Amino acid sequence: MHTGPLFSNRAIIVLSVRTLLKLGVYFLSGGGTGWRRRSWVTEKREVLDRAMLSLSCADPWPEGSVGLEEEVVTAAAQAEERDSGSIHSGDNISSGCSSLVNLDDSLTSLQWLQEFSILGANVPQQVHHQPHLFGHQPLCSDAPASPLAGDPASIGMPLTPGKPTAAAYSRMQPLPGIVAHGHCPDEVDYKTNAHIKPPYSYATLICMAMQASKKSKITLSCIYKWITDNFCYYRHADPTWQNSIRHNLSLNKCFIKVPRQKDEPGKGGFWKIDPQYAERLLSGAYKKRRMPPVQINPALQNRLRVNLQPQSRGPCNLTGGQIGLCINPESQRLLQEFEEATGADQNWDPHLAEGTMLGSWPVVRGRGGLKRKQSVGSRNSAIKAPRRSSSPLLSVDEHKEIGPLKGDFDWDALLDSALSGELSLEGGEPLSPIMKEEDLTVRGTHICPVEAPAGTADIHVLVETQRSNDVSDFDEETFLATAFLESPWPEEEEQGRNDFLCSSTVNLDQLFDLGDSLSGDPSTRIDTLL
DNA sequence: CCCTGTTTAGCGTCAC
DNA sequence: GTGACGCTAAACAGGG
Repeated sequence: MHTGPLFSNRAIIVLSVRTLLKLGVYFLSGGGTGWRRRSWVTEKREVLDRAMLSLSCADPWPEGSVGLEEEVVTAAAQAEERDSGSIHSGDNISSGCSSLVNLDDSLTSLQWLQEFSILGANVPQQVHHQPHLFGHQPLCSDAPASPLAGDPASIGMPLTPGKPTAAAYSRMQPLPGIVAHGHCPDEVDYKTNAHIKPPYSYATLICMAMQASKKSKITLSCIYKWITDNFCYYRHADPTWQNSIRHNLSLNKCFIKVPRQKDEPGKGGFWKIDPQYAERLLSGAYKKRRMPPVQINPALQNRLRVNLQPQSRGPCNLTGGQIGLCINPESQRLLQEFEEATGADQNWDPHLAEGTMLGSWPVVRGRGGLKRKQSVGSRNSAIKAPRRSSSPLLSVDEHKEIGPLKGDFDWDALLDSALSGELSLEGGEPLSPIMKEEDLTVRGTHICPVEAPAGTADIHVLVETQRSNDVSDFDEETFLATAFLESPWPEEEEQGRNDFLCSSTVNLDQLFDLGDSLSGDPSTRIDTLL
């Protein structure tokens, strides 16, 4: 038995999430039905919510702010993924699922040319039918042909106007039940997610920017602008990605430099897609390899590290980096006993998870450069002030040029223009995405707070499926997290549980007892929940 | 000085 | 194992 603090606070919360999910499975395996499990898991949501609230800390990140909640879910998702084999499919889990995300290899290819869409500010504008190029049909037969996985109409969720979504369909089969609801199988909201690096190659990003431009040619700064506007990751990332963009433009035969005319003001030349390679691009010949599970923005990571410095050291024995959430020894004991009994943390190391959350960027990234030049690592790129999209990247004329850029594509025009060497796009709202809501996509989980019915504090979780055959296990487990966070908390029971985690001490006895208490009359509970 | 553009180098991943 | 591809990093030069 351990004595004293077993895990960091965040690890406790992650472990708790994980444990709760496991408990949900055990309830189910004990004869419960899908909805029963869901109802129980759903009700655990508030426990987590309150735990997260107790961990609240100042969030200095103005755009796409990073909260501990995200961190928790990030690590939880990773932990769940590592241990995904313990959950088996069999439930009809679709009823409560708003959307599932399939982030498979298709997303990493140039298939974005067929599938990519960024929701503009005007949501109804997205609803109209968009023809698919090359006769490809969306996997969701009853979903709009437009690749609008983020379309609120298709996923059944409210979407704040202006909330962009980069979505791609997957080649993999969608989960049963999801399609039946007309939900697209996947959604990755890279536009508001500063945590996960988009799985698009730089060449793809450049192409996207070019396609999104009205012009047949585009400046480098416009490419930067489009990328930062449409991929939140790059807004906060070390600006070295721009070097890669330039490198790609110069090296990739697909891109042709168009020198600026002498009478044209501005700096630098223009770039366009070589028609000779346009078809190859469109056919998806260029792929980006699979991304690491989670690429945490180092800049965000650094800020998180700062934010999570101990703020107070009360009666709890907090170690460095921990914040004011205390787990009483009894709860720790119970937690560990539970984990030991269930074997739930066979492959899960809270410290590892914590490291993943905060300190593993170089490890996760695993690029050669870091190994090659350790001294370069001391550059501490995370410390560099990230370039903001609002920075004066663009000259006046370039601002005018970037104005008509948008993220919604006319695919017919795209095909015609790309193959003919002309890029065009019909007009639309300007590129100036405003992040109005916190959003997060972690491998397997996309979280975007949405407006919830009165009396609820709802967090909308979209679940991304894994790409291969293990999808069912992962989906099951991830959906569990989805349901856990998704359903509203019954108001009539709100009162009685206010004391669970509103203080800085988490009593896991109560937490577990809650699960037992919920094994009662489920029929009444499901009515309340649904 | 900063941005742009080119080039080189090394490494990782993946398909074959 | 090998090659293709992609990414990162860096050096360097030229222009505004």
